[in-house]
This record gives sequence, structure tokens and C-alpha cells, in this order.
Amino acid sequence: MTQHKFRPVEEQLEYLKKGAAEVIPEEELKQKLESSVKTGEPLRVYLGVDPTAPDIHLGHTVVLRKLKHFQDMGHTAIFLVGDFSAMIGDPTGQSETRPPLSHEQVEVNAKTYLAQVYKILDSKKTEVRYNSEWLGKMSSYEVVRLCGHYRLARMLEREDFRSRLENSLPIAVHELLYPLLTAYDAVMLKSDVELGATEQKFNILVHREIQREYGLSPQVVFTMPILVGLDGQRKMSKSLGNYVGITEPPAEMFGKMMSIPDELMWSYYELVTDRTPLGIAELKKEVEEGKLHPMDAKMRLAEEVVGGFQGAEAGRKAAENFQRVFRERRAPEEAPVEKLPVGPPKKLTALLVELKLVASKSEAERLIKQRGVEINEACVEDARKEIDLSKPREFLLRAGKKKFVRVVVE
RNA sequence: GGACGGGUGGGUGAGUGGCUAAAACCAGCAGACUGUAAAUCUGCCGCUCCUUGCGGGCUACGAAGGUUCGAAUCCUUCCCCGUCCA
Repeated sequence: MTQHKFRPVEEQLEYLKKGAAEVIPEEELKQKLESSVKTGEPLRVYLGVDPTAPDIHLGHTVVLRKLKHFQDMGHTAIFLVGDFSAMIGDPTGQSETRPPLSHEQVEVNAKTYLAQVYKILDSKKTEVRYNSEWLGKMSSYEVVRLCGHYRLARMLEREDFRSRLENSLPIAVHELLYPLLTAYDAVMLKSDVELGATEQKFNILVHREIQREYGLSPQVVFTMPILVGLDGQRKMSKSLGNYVGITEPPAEMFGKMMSIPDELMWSYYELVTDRTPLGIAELKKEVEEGKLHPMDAKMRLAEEVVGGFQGAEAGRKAAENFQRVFRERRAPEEAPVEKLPVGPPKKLTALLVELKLVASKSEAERLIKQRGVEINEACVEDARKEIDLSKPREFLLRAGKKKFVRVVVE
């Protein structure tokens, strides 16, 4: 560990700054890198993530990938699980107070998180910490003392609080505590650099100031752009439903990637692939000059991303499947199989609900009337259709654009 | 503690006693068009039953009660939120 051969500072900077939104202050990062090269001490770089959902999605990977870049450069990557702060709830970007998560939920989420994180980070080189380690043990006195280091006016500077105030929306007091408590993470970790999405800028800046209050050398704020979600409008988030989970089935991931607006793919190329800025620029030029079809460029992107998480083979298969189902309008090679016992005939609407292809019978009826249901690639016209289950057979059921199920009666 | 204003479907937000399963917009879904999309156009968009009909039943406008033939709309109590005052 002591014999780190660090790359020259300029080279490191170039590699690290790739795709970054902001580095505050940039000069300080340079200094820190210089002294690290000199002393042979790696920088302590951390990323704090609240396990608010059991799955991480592509949006999270942007900043994780950056942490990995620091790891690549020989620095200490610290992945901080905000198991305590998740229970407070980050007010960032929230137009309302979010309901706190229970301890159990957080624990379950945290577990599944790590496994996914290691798809990007090198597990052997990653320092994993949980902020309940110290936040869970603080006395009220210590909390009060911590709060004494910051001013309300400064807290209210932030956009989400201010706009809520202006619009007469509630702000719960504990929400004010969030940036302060997470600042204590930075204090305990004695971090040199903290990574985050641009929306975390305010929080990370507070962390920096609090570190100074505690007599530490303040960390560098390193932010990454926010990945726009599949709708091409809002940020990728689970609650908006415009996300790509990294553990989703390859075909699903692929389909989702393809549903982004064309223009968005460049930002994706930059933030969620390992392509160099130069390589991306070249690709873009090809498309603009008409040498490469935008759809093919997008398919490459999708294949690369799927491949990165699920293996190259899965990526290729997903691409083939997409080609087959959507471009050639044929049934997928592999559809999920559902087995049904032989029995009396069943209404198609009931069957669709049973197979969880739709949420209710009313919805099933609507879907059929809208010509969105197919059996063995033939559109079903009759909403009252009954399915014969009297003897063993097999058929392919399609509900809507994407949902296929191979039903096996036995 | 007081005064005032407010809580409507996934979201924004209209609606002040029947014509309201609730305008409009957004999101979502389906179909058409395409190059997968996006954009655009058309339709759908609480649940359920069947004889699938401008059909029947049930549930829904913060909660619980009440008035009424009839309530998202009126009354009472409670909960929650905001603003101002203390």
C-alpha cells in the first residue's frame, strides 16, 4: 500500500476531470494531488449514498464511475452508505418532505446496494463505511454543537428550501439537519474529495465548511452532471419511473435505453460509458454526416451499457432480440414462460390480470378494445374472449408493446 | 395561544347541493405514423358484473359523524398544512 506509483498530476487531472460538472476549487484538487504524489499518500475520496431504494439505476452509476476513476488513479475510494441519513431523508430537490424510511428498509436496501456497486468499483480496494457508525452514537449535545456551526440564513439560501418557503409549502425542521449531519460524515472520514451529483453541490459545500469548523483541511467538491431520465426531461429517478435499473433483465434494459430521445444519447455516451470524449465526438460526427444511422448509434450505446453490467454476451443477445421484436415485429426468442393447469375455460381479461400483464380487468378490457392484445401474433378483437384450457397447449400472449408471455397449459 | 386561508383522482388544479367517476393540463397506456424513440394525430385513462349497453353495482374529493329525496359542495368534531399576530 505504501508503494503507490502515482501518475503525474497533469495526467491524473485530465483523467479525473472527464465529464465532471464542477470541481470546487480546482486549484485545491491540483494541490492535493501534488502533495499526494510527493508523500505517496493516496487521497481519500468519498461518495455518500442513501439507500432509499433497493436498486441502483444508471443515474447513480455516473458518480460511481467517477469514484472508480479515482480508484483507477490509486486513490482511496470510500463508499459511504448513508444508512442513518436515509432515515432523515435528503431534502435536495424535494418539493415536499419525504416520509422517513424505517430502519429495516434501510438495512435491506443497503445490502442489495453494495452488491450492485461492486459491478463498477473494485471490491477489494473499496473502503465501505456506514454513517450510522458515528451518527447513531452522537449525543444530543454533540448534535447541538454541530448545529451551532451553521446559520439559518445560509441554510435557506438553497433553492429547494427557498422555493418551498415562497410557495408556502412545509419544511420540516429535521430537513435542515440533513446537510449538517452528513457534514459530520466528512469530518469523520477526513476526506480530501467528496463526489456527488450537481444537485448535491449545496450539501457538499456545507460539508466543506463544517470540516473547516472542525479544524480539518476542507475537502474538494467534485460534482458530476445529472443523468436525464428516459423521458428526456427530468432527472433519472425511480419515483418518476424514468430509470434503467442495473440489475434489470438485459432485454428490459436494452428496450429502455432505446426509448430515450436521440439527442439524449450523447449525454449517455459521455456519462455511462467508458468512451473517451474524442471517441464520442467522432461518433456524433458520423451520425451528423449521415454515415451512421442514429438508431444504430443508439443500439450500440444500449448494447455497451447492457454489456457492461450483464456481460458482453447478454448485451449482444439483447440487441438481437430488440432487432427481432421491434424492428421486425416478431415474437421474442425467449419470452417468460407461465404454466397453467388444465381446467375450465377462462376469460382472457381474467387471464391477463392473473399473469400480471395488466393491473385490473377493466384495464385488460380496455387494452383489448384498443387492439393491444395478441395471441400467437394475431390481434384479439373480442373483449369477452374465453381461453380454452381443456387440454395441454401452448401459446404466445402479447399485451401492449413490450409484454410477452409464453403460456403453457399442462 | 389567537385570527385568517387551505387539504379534490399519479401530479398541477377547476368545481360551492342534483346535469360530477368529478373540467383543463401533465404524466401513463393503446393505436396510427416512423428508424427503436422523440414529435405529431386518434382514443383510453377508479374498481367490478354481465345480456358489452350513451348498461347495472360498488368505491372516491383529509378523517369521523350529521342535515337532505340527493353532498366534493351545507353543519359539527377531529387531524394536517400555510400566512399573519403573540
